[in-house]
Amino acid sequence: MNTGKRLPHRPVDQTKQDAILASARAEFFEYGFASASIERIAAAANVSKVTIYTHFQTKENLFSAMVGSECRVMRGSLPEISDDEVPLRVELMGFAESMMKFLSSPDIIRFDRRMAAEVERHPEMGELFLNAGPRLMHKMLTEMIATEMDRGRLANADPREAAAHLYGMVKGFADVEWRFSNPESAPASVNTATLGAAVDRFLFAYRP
Amino acid sequence: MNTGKRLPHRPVDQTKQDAILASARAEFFEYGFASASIERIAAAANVSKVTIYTHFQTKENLFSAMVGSECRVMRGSLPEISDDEVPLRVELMGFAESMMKFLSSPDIIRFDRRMAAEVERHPEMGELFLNAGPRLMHKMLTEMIATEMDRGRLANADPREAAAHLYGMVKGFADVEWRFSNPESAPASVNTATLGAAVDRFLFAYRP
DNA sequence: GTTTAATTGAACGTATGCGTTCAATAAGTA
DNA sequence: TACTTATTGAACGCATACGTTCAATTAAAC
Repeated sequence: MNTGKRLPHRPVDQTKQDAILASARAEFFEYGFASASIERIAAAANVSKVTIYTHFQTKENLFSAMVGSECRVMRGSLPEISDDEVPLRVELMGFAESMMKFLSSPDIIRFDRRMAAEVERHPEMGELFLNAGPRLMHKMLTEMIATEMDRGRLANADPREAAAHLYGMVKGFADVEWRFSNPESAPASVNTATLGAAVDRFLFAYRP
Repeated sequence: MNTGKRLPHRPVDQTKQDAILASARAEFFEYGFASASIERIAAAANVSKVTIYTHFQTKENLFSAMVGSECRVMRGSLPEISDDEVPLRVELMGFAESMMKFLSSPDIIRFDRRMAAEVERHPEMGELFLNAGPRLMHKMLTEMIATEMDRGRLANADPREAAAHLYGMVKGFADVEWRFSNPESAPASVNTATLGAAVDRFLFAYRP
């Protein structure tokens, strides 16, 4: 498509678009939706306020464009699950470690904090986030566990439930601490021994 | 104390104080700290703005007074752990059920959402909340599990870790769904069968 | 060079809301 | 009754910021 005639025009400056979204991200994360200032965003992006409005029309639009873009990034950086032929414990430890690393990254913690607050006023954003993050992770983990159950390396059970159990045991109270602890102090790093304990207990509980 | 001379004066109207805190709660939960309006709070509490300022001086003070009061309420309504002489499964199911009921209550969900967002600007509030809620629950659960380990009804292990495992397995992904789902739709009720599965799996993993 | 659309800077009207001041009134104690 | 403090209503100065309008400028396509 798009082979039709193209009238002469000045094309959109894509770098400006990106700068706007980046500034919007910083501003919304820093102040939340209601107190974020379009004028500050424009200034930070070295862009005129009018430019923002011609592209996004409203503050809401800008916000959801930013969230959409962030969700896309998040989808791309979810922890991978290696389906190599490795010992099950190694496989699970790999997942547990990258999951905790992912969940404890300052970016994700901030995003989580903000989205939780904005959901009250923008419920559809919550759905976006759920689908791009937690639900996707749950699905991936479920598939991996179902495979292992089929392979006979885990006891037969509801794989979705088992995924939730593994996820919960690995997280423990860590996510709560991350969310409510002083953002200045780096999130408490995850102890490998603790992860190992959770994974081992899971393997024991679900051994064939 | 306080037996000293009391000069003649008009006493503070305590009902007004309570009304202010209640309105502040509603306003801060609805709009978040930055966008909450002292003038709306005053109007909702049928109180003059000046009265609020004479008592709390600043918006920050009012906010932390409100959070403190909420935390006190939360402490009082944490799920109890019955240390009756009941079968272990019954004991754990009782705790799991009341915990999930507590965590899925709209008030707690809203409080959680708001606090997470405000922590960025008010880190000390996060500590308050952690101590009044999650950490207290972790401690109670740890004590209960330590007792059961001593009694020989659970395998010997790190009770704090075991508490985190139970907590995590019971929660699964439920808390994430609660936090990011549409606040209008009631939080998905917890399935007893799901709770039972988590408790049974825990009992199996930690059987003596 | 002409055309078309992107981008800009500045200003506007409107609204919200903080924190303060002041004079007036209400409600208790002595 | 006299005294002291709580509470009120109204107004003020100041700041922020949304979303809009307009004339002017820029950068590509033709």
